[in-house]
Amino acid sequence: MSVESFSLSLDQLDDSTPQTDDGGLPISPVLPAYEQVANQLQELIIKGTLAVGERLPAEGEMATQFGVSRSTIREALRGLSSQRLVHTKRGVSGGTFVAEPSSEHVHTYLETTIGLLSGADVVSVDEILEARELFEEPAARLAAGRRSEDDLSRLSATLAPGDGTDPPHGFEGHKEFHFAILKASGNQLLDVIARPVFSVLETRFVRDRASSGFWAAVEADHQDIFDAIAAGDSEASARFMHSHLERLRPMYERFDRAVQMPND
Amino acid sequence: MSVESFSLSLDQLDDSTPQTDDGGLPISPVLPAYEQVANQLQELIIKGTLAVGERLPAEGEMATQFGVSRSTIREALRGLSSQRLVHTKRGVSGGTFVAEPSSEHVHTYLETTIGLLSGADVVSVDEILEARELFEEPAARLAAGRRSEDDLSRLSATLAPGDGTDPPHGFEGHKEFHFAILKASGNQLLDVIARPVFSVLETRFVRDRASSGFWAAVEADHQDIFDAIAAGDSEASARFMHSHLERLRPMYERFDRAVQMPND
DNA sequence: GTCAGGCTAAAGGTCAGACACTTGGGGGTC
DNA sequence: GACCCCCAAGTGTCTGACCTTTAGCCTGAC
Repeated sequence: MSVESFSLSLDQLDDSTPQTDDGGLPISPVLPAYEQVANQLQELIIKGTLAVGERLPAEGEMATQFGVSRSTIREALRGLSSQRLVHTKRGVSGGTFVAEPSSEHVHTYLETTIGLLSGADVVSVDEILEARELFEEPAARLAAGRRSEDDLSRLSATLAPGDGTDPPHGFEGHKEFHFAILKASGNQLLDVIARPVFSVLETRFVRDRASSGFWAAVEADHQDIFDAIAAGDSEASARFMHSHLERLRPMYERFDRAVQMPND
Repeated sequence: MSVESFSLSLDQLDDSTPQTDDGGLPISPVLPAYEQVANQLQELIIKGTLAVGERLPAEGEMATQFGVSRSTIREALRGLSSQRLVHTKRGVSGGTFVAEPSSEHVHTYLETTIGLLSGADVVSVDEILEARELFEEPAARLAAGRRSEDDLSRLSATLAPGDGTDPPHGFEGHKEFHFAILKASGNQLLDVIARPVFSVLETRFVRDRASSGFWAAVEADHQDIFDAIAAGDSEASARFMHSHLERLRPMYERFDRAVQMPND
């Protein structure tokens, strides 16, 4: 339990990543102190030496133990906390605690990262679309076999409310419907990974909201998928999802090169 | 280009999450300054206002512009740099630069995060295994249709070298073989996402290396998959990959609860 | 003319110390 | 027993100084 028992220090030149730049140059043989501290703490957390929820020593204490100043410790902690490995609390009961892993953070991280990757043309919209199909079709298939009553009611809540055209609901509902299917797949990892992929498409690559006829077709697709899932028909679910995604494809596609114009 | 034109300041109480349901948990109505600074910079980077490779003002300048101390700026930058949004360089030509997105960092982040999620029982080994199958089967299918000559030679390099049993190569080659297929799928996003899933299984959940007969069967599987990919037979590739993964499954499974009871 | 070596300045890295703010608990008052 | 005030522990922030790294420039020797 007590953290005093760890060997916290950084006398030696810890070069854990002798990164070779594309040319092959060994880079930065000496790491800044805050990075060494962060690396050591990260290792303790990942290896489980520091248990989830456990409180680290106060910043001042750690500074003494590591033999660095408090500012250095704080910079290290900022890095860890932005990776959601720790979180801090102020006040007398405050301190730095090992954070409990949560899929929420993965969403936001993946969303921004995939967004950046696509913005930098490291991945294309086509690849994102393809990945999405790769994820959501199996999700629909799994959902048909596993959906609980809760899943079903959550799904039906995202369907068209019955009246005519409804652009606002059509869009929000669209998003919620797909999220609900991912959740109903029963595989949290799939959910965690597929959601950001979908989000990136929605927030960065939606071309146009199309006609009301388009949304009506989308609603019909959703209904078909829902019915198949409710009926427990895995193959039909996957098939309907496939054709649904094919219908959506033109809504996102060809957006790669359209970013040139500065008319935001 | 010039960064002086941005509005960098934080006079008001930026409460991005003013959640105060009288019954619920009121959440930190005021964010620390370093977090507000980090949020503002992050937004500038994500929105592309700060272009990739661009240099931010020196820490001292930003301190002036934001109206905070240099320490606060530095803490904000440490957070951004641990998210690989920026990187810093020392010396006269140094400074803080907007980092170019790279899939390498996503690997390491996802690997540690998925590892933590599984360690905390947020996701089970079964879910990871299932996700892996969901990713690698389509990867094999895609690879059959898209593989380049380079892909093929990379793949064949990971196959059994021809001699008898070879546990060391069998293991390393196994890993490389699967990575090579992901790459050959031609979908970088799939590659980026599936690799860490595989890595987590290998590094955290490998039960035993089994018999040499097991590895011989693995090598035979690999050969089958390779042949199907080389022949461009998508369905056969996926099918062989499927049965291969089924064979591997017991190598990882049932590791969840094996840590629990030391009873005898 | 070329090259080695040292000087310089810009910018990040580190430190020490101080004070402010937050927050839970303890103790006193009514 | 309820309320209020004060205290202590810990994070948050600031100041100002100095160290270290690094590229460019300058100088001088060969």
